[in-house]
Amino acid sequence: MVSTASYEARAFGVGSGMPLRIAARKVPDAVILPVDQEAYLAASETVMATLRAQPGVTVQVLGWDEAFMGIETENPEAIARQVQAAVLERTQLHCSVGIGDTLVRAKVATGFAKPAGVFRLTAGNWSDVMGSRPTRDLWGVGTKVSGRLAKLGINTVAELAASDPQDLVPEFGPKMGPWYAELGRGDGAGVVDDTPWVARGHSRETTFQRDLTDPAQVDDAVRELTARVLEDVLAEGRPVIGLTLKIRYAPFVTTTRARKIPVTSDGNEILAGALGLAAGIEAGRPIRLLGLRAELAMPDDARKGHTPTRGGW
DNA sequence: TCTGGGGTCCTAGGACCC
DNA sequence: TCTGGGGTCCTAGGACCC
Repeated sequence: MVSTASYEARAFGVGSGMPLRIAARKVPDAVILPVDQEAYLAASETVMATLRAQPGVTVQVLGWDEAFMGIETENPEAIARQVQAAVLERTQLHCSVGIGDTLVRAKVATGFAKPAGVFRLTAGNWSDVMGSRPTRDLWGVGTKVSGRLAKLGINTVAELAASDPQDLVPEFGPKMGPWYAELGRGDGAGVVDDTPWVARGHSRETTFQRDLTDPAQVDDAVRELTARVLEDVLAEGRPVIGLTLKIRYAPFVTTTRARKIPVTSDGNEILAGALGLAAGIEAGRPIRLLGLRAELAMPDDARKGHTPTRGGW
């Protein structure tokens, strides 16, 4: 699949998540490169180091190519241009900068800054810029939630912003309901948190080119996944407290099944646990995907559940 | 066209306890 | 024998993000 595409390719309708075959049909002379994680990670580290080197900033990394920078200034655009120049000089990479008075506004602003630009979104222009847009354009609202909001008569960001947070509780629960209303207003945390990231777990998964039917194949696959997960876990050096085997049966749309068991960090016990979970697989049903996740013990002081930013780093 | 891989957090419901 | 009410913990599944 296409992980990402250049702006030139996007002009032809190519984008993330598209099967390669389709992309190649749309742009027959496109240059298609394999994923090179090591190169991206190295570039990412240089970029993040460049951000951290800026005077007076707090940096919160969101992914390989994205970070919040916290700073108080009278002229954020000047800082933005300065950062872009510094990143370009050190890495030959262009970046876009969204400026905001909350994390959500800054994040959403980045979309308007692309490519390689700067855009400011604050309480002052939020409703002008975002109000008439579909809720799907918000960071944290996907197709499912925008559909459920539509059922409640909420289609635009302005309508979401005007909604009573309590009215959303029956549909989305005590936490997510009020949070969506806040999201509609662009409100929320305004402070960048540079607390070092603590991983909650590590996982590996494989989609098989040919569905697995033979128990011996499943056994092999589980052993291989376990070894790969263990690599990350050992590098982490923290205790494993749970193990989940994800099973996706062949017609792709059928449900994913997961089973969790408590386990200790001993490699043999983890393998035994994974194999035990695999023993629960329905006999004879072709398997399309297997995934194994090890949940790690959290240090007592680790924060949990206070940020709307899922998929942290 | 129909699907990659690695993550996080929330919710509902059941089990169990007092 | 059946029932109140409150709390915690755990699991399975859902949704979203990069």
